[in-house]
Amino acid sequence: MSKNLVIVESPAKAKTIEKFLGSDYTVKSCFGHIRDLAKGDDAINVKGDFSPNYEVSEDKKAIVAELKKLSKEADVVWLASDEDREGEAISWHLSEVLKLDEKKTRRIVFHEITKPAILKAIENPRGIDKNLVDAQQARRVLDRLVGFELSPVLWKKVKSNLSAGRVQSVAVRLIVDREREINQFNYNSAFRIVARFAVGGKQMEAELGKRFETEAEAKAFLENCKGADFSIKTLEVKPSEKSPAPPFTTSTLQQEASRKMGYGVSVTMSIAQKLYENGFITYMRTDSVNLSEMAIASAASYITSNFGAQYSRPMRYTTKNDSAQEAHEAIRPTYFENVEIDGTPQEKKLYDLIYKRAIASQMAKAQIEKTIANISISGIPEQLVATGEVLKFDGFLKVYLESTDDDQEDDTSKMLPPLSVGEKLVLNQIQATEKFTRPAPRYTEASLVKRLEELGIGRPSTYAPTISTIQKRGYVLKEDREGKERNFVQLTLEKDEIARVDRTEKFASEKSKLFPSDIGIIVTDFLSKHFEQIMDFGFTASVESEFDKIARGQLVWNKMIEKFYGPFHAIVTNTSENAERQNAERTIGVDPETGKTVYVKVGRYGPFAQIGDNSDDEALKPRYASLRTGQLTETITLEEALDLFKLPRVVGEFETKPVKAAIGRFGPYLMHDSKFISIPKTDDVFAIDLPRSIELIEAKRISDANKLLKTFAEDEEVKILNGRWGPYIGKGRDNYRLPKGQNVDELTYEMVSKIIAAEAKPASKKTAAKTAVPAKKVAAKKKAPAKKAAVKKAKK
DNA sequence: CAGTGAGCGAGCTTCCGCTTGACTT
Repeated sequence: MSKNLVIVESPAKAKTIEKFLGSDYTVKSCFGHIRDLAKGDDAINVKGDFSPNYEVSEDKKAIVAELKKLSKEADVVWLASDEDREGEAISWHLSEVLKLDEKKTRRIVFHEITKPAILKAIENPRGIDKNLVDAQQARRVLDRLVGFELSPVLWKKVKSNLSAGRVQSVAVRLIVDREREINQFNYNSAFRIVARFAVGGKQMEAELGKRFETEAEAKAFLENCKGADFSIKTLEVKPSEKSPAPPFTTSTLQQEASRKMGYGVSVTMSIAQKLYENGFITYMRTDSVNLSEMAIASAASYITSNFGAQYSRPMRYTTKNDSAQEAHEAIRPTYFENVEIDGTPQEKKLYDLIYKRAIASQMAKAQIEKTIANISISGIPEQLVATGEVLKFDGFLKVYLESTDDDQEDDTSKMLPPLSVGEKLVLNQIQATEKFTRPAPRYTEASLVKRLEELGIGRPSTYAPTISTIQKRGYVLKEDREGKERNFVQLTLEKDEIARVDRTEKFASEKSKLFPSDIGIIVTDFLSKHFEQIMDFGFTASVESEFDKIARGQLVWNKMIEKFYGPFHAIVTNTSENAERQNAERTIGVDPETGKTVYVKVGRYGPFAQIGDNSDDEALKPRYASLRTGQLTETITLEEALDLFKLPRVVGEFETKPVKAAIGRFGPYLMHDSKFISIPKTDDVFAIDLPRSIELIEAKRISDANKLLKTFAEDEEVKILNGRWGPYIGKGRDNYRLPKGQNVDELTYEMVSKIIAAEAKPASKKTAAKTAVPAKKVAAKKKAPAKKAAVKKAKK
């Protein structure tokens, strides 16, 4: 038995470190926090000193037992959790739960998993920093108090099953605020002037420094240009440079993977997790841009030998973010020699991104030469400007270019043809094009993470889960939107003639953007009205500075909590007793057919429109229709609301059965013979006719027939179906997996029933044994495995 | 993949951060 037990947080880390330390060391992982506040409402003594009641989490009991045993046998126990607030607390909980003897316990920290760093850490042990632990306890207790006192107020005043918290409620608010900003945005337009000249057989573009607000002004300008002379007034050559971006943190990785590959933040994180577990990259949950000296040296030698010494620029980046705790390195490849890795296509792509970003961060700046030509117009004071760019030295651009969120107008400056001052230019045309202003863009998952990070809200380990939570609760939806069309005017001066054209363009189309739901808006408005402090974007920053004081020993943690909780709890009580229920009811107009009032409101089953007032008289009962996803009670128009009542619509009759068109949870569909057929986006559910409907019904029959691979005479319910992941067994509404490599033709009914019987039983037994805690959860999990998945999909 | 929405009441829900699995129609 080895004399030393080292405990780290992550098992992949444990494996690596074990290699660095000899056989005298056993390295084990505790898998993060081993205990947490008790589940219920009495985990914190709010009537007294706020002392917390901790419990070892159910899924950590086994690992705690193992660590207990190993620590008893060891001579020295090394607590090597991360060097940040949470890491310090993990060490403290370990020492408490494992009842470690102080004399044989050492606390060590390192910021990078390299041999020198580990050995140095072992030589410099310290004790547990109780002040830092207390700062974590304050953080933990505050979050529990906020979450578990606010949420019940929402259950009472808005709807059950809702949630609120220091992080998620502000995240939703950002989405709601942005949506309102966009809805209230005033689109202004102005005319942009672009001239095109012929210079030595090539075309050169130049733009006027100002825009004209009205068409009349733009036209007047073009009139003045008729017959004018254009000549180069000045030529300016300016050298400039571009620096590489620092290596990835969790947040910047999520942003780039979103922009370049379109991944959602949780997809990015799970791919990164795989890369980390396989030893290809360093830890992926980090807020640090720091690279180890070893990594910097190895990048330099790789760059020098592969690109040349002029491309190498060893660089130490420092984190600007105040809230960063920097327990880890930046995300980088473990070995710069691994230009490519084995793995799934997604893993390869993400690795490539991480690799290039890290190596580029250690490469020289790009040198660019900018040329600016000012062009004078005879008889007019304004000047046109043509700009060109020449890359003199590519530097880091050889491997990597960071992308940006705002895909503004393409000012793709290119090279200019050779020009000289005084040179007269031949005009091809001048165009005045109406351009519209744009509102701030809607958030993507990743740009929301970026904003949260800027506000110091949330941590690398929680960004992705937070984004999932606000979607799971239905506060926020990730959606695409069709763009709308609008007209714009274009005036062209060519051969001294001005032509005017009306053109159309698409705008405001969105892909995978975050939109608030009605319930998200209602909850945000309710919380903002009653809990201004929690909803303030600076709240986290202000409590963080208190936590820092606790960590420095300048403030006692439960005094801080007491000071917060007193006033906070008073507002909770007052709101719970006196506040009105929050709803979004709105009168939007009068139904022209009946003259009755049209309302929108949010009910038990979500937002709906209503024609007419409530009445006891059966004949006068109002009509109801649910709003479609994407429609908000706040913005829906009378016309859109009235459209909702046009469905379901009887399209006609086919094979003696009616064909109906309607909109369901998954979009527009046809219903025929109690079967659902999706209506593709190219068809209009309000206008689709019978021949087209029959076409869709018959296409669906063919695809259903292809889906069915095999049936059994013994049981009509049991079928072999062809799904997204290959063949599977369907029985009624349940689905079962086939063994890998199973030949479908050889399947017999006996084999299939065996699989069904085998899959159903152990699955439920296993989950039942594992989650012995809340009885209800077990019940929910007992369902057949496939059913769970079906529910999951439906909730999306 | 519904054309629901009155009102009552029991019993449930809920936080943020640190880690991976287990699982996937």
